[in-house]
Amino acid sequence: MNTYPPLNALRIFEAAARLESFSAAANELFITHGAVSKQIKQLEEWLGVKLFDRTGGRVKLSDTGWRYLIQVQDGLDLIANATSQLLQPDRLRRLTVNSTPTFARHWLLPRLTQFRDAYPDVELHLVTSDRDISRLDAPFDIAIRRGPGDWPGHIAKPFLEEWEQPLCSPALLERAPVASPADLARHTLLYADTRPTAWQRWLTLAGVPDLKPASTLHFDRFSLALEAAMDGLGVVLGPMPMAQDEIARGRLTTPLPSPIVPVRAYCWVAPRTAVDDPTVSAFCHWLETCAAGLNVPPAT
Amino acid sequence: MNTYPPLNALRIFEAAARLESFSAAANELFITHGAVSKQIKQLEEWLGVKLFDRTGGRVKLSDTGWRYLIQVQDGLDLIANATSQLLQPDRLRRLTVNSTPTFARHWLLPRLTQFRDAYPDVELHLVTSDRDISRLDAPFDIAIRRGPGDWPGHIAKPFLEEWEQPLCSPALLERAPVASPADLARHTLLYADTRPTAWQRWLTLAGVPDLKPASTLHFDRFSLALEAAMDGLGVVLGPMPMAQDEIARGRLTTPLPSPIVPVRAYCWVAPRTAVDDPTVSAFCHWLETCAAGLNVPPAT
DNA sequence: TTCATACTGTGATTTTAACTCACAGGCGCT
DNA sequence: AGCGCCTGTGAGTTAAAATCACAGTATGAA
Repeated sequence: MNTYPPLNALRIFEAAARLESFSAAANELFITHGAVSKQIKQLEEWLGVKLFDRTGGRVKLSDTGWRYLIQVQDGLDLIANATSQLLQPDRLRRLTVNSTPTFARHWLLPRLTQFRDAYPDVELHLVTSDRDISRLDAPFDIAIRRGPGDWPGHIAKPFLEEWEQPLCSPALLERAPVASPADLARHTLLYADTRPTAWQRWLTLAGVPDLKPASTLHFDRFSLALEAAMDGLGVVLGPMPMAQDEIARGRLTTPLPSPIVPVRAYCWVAPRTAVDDPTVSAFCHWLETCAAGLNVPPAT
Repeated sequence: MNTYPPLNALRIFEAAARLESFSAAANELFITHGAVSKQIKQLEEWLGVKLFDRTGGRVKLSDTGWRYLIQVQDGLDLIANATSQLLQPDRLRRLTVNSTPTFARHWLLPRLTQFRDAYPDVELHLVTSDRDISRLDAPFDIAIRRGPGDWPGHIAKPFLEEWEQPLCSPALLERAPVASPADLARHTLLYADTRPTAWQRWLTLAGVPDLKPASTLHFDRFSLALEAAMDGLGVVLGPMPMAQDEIARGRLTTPLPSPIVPVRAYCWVAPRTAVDDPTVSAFCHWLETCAAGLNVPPAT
């Protein structure tokens, strides 16, 4: 048997905390701000903690409030999703996900069994494309792109941080060890047209902006550059944690632990009209949950 | 923004559904049975479905009600746990888990980073032992054993199905291929004292009850038998999905896809007095979630 | 500095939801 | 048939939720 807080107050807390505004929450919930204020106060007294820091008639989520929000939000989402599915039992649960090829190949595919297992009734269609979202021919329920981006009419949220690090096959490293950035001069650097400035940025941060590699190879798609690295063709500036699985499999290794170059986070992007779809929000929630279980970037 | 059902009614529904009794729920919640009856009716009308089948003054959870319960129960548990942790912030979150060695080595350890990441404040102590729970010297918060078992004073729940399949190293298979169960006669079979009848059972089901292996090797601990298989010493009857990770790493392979012999499921076992501890229930919930993400046994 | 705007806080009051109580009906068992 | 146990329900009571109107505070622009 569980102990629940006042559930109505909790519902209102979630909205106020998410929006960090009592009046915005009141608007969303179609009640007065006074009601919001009272419910938050009631919850705080019931719990015995301050959920918000208050300054001059403004509220800001406290540390305690933030931690509590993160947890109860998941619980409330489960309840909302279960309820939505019950209210719309006949809705065809087909999902079209449009992802960049690299992300699809190296992060999404190896994890899709998890989603399928959790939602066996969802018919998933995975489409890959590097095109800008506004120029996609076919409709999609969710797109996965690196952000930030200009996506009018859409809701977007980052869910996976990405950073770049040199990657190569262990066999290549054995033939020509890399102990410092300057050693890359002996190697072939693998470039992708989709990330034209990646190497220059990394070399600059590594302190060797004028480094001349032994040779370069260029690919139109980044996923090809990554495959080339695994085949021992050279050193690629790899996206982490995307390539983490290949490292675990021993197909890639990281010769230089630093510098770690943060790049754009992956975002899910959904049309505004679709965000209330329980299947869409289930997939987005799954993306976030999956990504949250990954290792954080090593400290720089 | 989410749509929530009447949350108070939902709270009462969970209790009534779990207990499949309105009066028992009323007793648990310290309200009258009439209040329970009205709240359930309100919720059913709000949702537009029958959550219970009613016969002669008795209730039985309907299919719809059961499916709804499963989902909202998780949501409510998350809320209750988040609230409990907030109400007991100073509780030392130390957890002692007593696991069988094989399970700890091959399933739990590779996954513990997930638990640590999700609950960085929990100080986990992992103890391994094959002893019966009643004969353990040291106390534990959670024990992991194969069930079913006789564990008075404890709450137990299966969370991971186990099945057995022959496993050996790829190199061994190359030297002496195994195309049918009878080919095992050319191999060393690896036995563990802790599973004395495993091989006989499998061979019987495979249709070769009288098969005589080239030789046998016996180990007092099963984990040693598994290591021996990885070292190419022979064929072990391996626990799946426990050995899945080693297969993925290429250290083991499955020469014969069938028969699949289901054996006892792994259960978490907790003292009755500990089941309300949020850390204990968090760990049990994590075990179940982790196990649910694994592949199901192949069809026989 | 003043003023306007936007925000949260709160007491008194109103509205709504939750609950009680007492009676009713149904089923299973003796 | 009688009894015990269960759920159902209308009328009434109690508690919670919400409104309303006023109050206080911070910020930005003139």
